[in-house]
Amino acid sequence: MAARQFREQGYAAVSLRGIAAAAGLRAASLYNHFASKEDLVVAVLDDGIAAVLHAVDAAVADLPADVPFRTRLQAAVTAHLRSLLDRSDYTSANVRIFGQLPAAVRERNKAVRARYEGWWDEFLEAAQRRGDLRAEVDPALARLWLLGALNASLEWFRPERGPLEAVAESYTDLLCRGIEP
Amino acid sequence: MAARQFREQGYAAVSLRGIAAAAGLRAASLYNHFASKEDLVVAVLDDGIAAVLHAVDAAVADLPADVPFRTRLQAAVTAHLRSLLDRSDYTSANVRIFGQLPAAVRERNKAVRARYEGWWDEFLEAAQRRGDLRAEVDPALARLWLLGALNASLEWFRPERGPLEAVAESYTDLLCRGIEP
DNA sequence: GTCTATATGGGGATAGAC
DNA sequence: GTCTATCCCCATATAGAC
Repeated sequence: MAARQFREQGYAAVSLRGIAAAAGLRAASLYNHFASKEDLVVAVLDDGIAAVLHAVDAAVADLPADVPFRTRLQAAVTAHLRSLLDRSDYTSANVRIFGQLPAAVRERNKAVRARYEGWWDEFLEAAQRRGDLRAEVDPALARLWLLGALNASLEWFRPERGPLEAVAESYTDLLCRGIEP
Repeated sequence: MAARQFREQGYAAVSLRGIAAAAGLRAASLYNHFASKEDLVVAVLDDGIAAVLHAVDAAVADLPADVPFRTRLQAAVTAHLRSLLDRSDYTSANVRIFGQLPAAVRERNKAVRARYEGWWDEFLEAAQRRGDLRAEVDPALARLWLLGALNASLEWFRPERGPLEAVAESYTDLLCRGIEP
């Protein structure tokens, strides 16, 4: 519930009183669970990355070993979007508020984020070794390109306009083939 | 100066005292220029979009009429990144804080944002009519894909690591050709 | 158009009863 | 482990002198 408030209002605008109220508590009671507002938000941030990492890794691991790269990529993209747009308030809160946090807080989420970025780097580097990724493409830059575009969907996606799976498919196509004929 | 504070700290965390101090004023004096904090931030948001729209439009308009699509696209991408990463605190503030603003404030920036999105939609639709964009690609989705990826660079780009023009070139290549061989 | 002073409200955090 | 009560600070905004 705290995650949802952070996502919708931003870090500074959320009060411990409001978080406590949503949990049926008083603000002072939160201090039995977290030493400070910073500790609380770090827990939310870390959970958000853990959720998306687990979802993406599981989605790809569940595929047969011999499926084409494109299928594996689309599974990963779909899982990322599902975590961000549908499943996890923690993941969406992370994407929304990270850029606005005090440097000390961002620093504490860095190691967990790096693990997720590392998952994508390994995925793309392995693809490049197998020849599924063009040799001229820098995998780390492709990862920034890809995750940037995916995370931005948080700002415009509306489930009423169509299922996220359709976005995942179109985005995978754009990512693989580009816009040119 | 207010724009820089909004970008770095977020909307709620910025105080009128801080903005006034950076301008060599007292907080009360700001009310001779803006009726409220909301009015002030709306002015910053609108200026940010105006800056990037002007920069991108000028960059493309300055090219000879017969240059290839790819050249025009790279000029637009470069101009967008320059406004976001180098030139305009207003543009970067807009990208950073928009998602966290009260709905009433976002609403007031909507018309100006729509003009910029409209510029890209027309650019991409014209390209599709000329056959420079694949027929199966939805121009509006391509615009979301593209601007999402570009704006995300605000979170990772560091000028010490290399010029933004290099990012613009690589990103244009990824956008046009994708990652697959 | 700037200032000082202040009204009014809310924030994070702590003390100590139960 | 929750509560009430409170400390202390800072926020937006206004009043009125200069």
